Amino acid sequence: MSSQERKKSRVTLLDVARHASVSRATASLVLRKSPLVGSETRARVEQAMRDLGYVYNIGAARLRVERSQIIGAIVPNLTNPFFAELLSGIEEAIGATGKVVILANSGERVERQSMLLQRMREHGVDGVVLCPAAGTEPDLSEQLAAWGMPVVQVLRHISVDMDYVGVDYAGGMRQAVDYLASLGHEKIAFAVHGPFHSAYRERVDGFRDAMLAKAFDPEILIHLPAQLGEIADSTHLLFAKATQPTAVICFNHLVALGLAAGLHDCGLTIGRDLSLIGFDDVADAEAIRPRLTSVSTGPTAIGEMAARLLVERIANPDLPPRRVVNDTTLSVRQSCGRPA
Amino acid sequence: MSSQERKKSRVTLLDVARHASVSRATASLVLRKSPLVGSETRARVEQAMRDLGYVYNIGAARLRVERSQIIGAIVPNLTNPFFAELLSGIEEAIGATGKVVILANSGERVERQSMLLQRMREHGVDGVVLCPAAGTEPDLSEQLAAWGMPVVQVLRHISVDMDYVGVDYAGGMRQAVDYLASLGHEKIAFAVHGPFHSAYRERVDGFRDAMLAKAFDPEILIHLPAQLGEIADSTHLLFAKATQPTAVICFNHLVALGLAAGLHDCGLTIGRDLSLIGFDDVADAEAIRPRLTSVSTGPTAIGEMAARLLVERIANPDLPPRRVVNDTTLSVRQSCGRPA
DNA sequence: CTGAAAGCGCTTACAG
DNA sequence: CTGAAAGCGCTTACAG
Repeated sequence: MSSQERKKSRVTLLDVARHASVSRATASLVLRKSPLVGSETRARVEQAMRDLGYVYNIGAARLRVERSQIIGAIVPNLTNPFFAELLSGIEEAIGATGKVVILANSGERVERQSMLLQRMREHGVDGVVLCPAAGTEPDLSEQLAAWGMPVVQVLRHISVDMDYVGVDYAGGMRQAVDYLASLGHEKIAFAVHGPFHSAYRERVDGFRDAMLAKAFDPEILIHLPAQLGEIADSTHLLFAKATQPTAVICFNHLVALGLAAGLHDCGLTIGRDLSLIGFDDVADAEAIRPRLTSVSTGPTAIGEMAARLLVERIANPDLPPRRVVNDTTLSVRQSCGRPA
Repeated sequence: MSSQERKKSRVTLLDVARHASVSRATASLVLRKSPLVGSETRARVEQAMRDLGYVYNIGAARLRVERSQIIGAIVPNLTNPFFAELLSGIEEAIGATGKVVILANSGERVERQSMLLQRMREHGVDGVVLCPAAGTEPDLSEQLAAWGMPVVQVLRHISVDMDYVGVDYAGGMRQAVDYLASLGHEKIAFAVHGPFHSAYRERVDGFRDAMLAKAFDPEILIHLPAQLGEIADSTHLLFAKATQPTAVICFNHLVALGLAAGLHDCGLTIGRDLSLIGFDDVADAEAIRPRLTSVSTGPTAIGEMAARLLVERIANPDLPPRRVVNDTTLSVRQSCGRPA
């Protein structure tokens, strides 16, 4: 059947109403499960819908109602498994409310992110879950408010005027440092990478605070390449500082993966020659050997929570801004030992 | 500003037209970059749009035009990094055409998949890229055709009546088997897992054919758990058959990860005690040690290609069904040696 | 509980 | 090049 014929043959609510010998208004009420309609009438209308193969046209409804039942999700990097889990939580929770999510990848580029927000606005999304690209200016928040666009920031934040769902990165750093300290480590490095944003800052500050609280040197920061493929080959950077660390905390899952590989390449045994703690604890952390002791941040739950907050925000735009900061948990496995 | 005020204040094309002292039709033409409008008029209209803060309402346009500029993407498992890369290719290519993608996760459940397709239909998607859940009946294709819904199947196929973009799994198996044979292996196992679908069948058949072509025993199939976390602990299954394999081909990236970990746990050295070949070659394959020799399938490129085909299909619904089957490439790294 | 009517914001012939 | 008019498929008061 050609698209021409398809267009012609679309069955509308009016067709359904006629077939069931009711008015269009009544058919509309049945559609939206209003209690105003008698059960016998309702049954007749529902039968008519089936007979005619009626398809609800959300787009048309929305023109009237100003609700698209679409929400947007913008992440900085789709292929990072951490964001994939986040997204899966968002999709799950939004899907459960009958809504649908438009996905976009900002690629950590601010201009692309603006373009995507604009496009989503033209599509009339009811709101967006945004993990802001590094370098996003705080005044994006004002623009979004001027648009009347409900937004929840996730994992990274640029403004206190918008809802935020994130992680207690400082608490996670404390867990990692305290655990290593309990094993006798004092020279602990923090291996970071990637662009600068709030979560980066909070991890670094959290690391320093936790180290200072123990009266350890808080400045053993190692900067690694952003690309996973290049991290392993940069492992020597761990030992390029004046102080030789006996333990390393990893900025995230990618750093942990890369360093685990790189240490293997150097002939060093993790947990014996050097202790390693991961951060984020993505599902495939289970498959690294030795099993990686790691600070879990629960990306799926974060995504679900962000979606839930967005739905509330849409329903009630005048709520004051909220902050939900999840605790981390330390999963002790096998990658840490006493200092060599 | 309350949502009430927002609704009131929406500026429409008619407002723009008045502000620029032209008719609504002219403003519409400017919007869609028609050459019918003089450049001076165009400039005036564009200025009016800026002055008033006009936002194009795609939803309203679509009611007239029967094109939503939305396409759907349904994958069976969002958190599998293989599908994340696929999705990233789809999003990239669709985004480049100015369209937007609605994402959904079938969780490998056929009823959920039906529900998602129905929901997408109600949202008026112009078409969908579908990686069918295991167990999808071939007659889904007829239903979709009756709906007039353009679809391209990706990675897995259920019907020859719909476009398909996939991988030459049989060719990939041949590359793996031939390479192992060249090293002297004859007892080669194929470690599989997960639900049954076309890609599963093609891999298994491809393995058997490749083994038979070498006159090797084609029946060393090892069935592993679906969950990554359980694979490592099932590594002993590799040695539970009458014939002890000297090399193992992995069904996919998850199996490779799991077995690499499990072999480590058994104290076996990959490449010396047992050779291992991965399949799919997702980005973080780089971080496994020893570096994994792997058959690459290029999920991002597959996603881009599928998106491109869908766009063509939407533009030209009467095209005959097409099949695009990408070649694999063998990336030789360090996980294979001569038989012990 | 039901019907008739207006309107959401756009596009598309049709005249000029 | 421009204007007036109809219509896409729905929802929502407003009367009955």
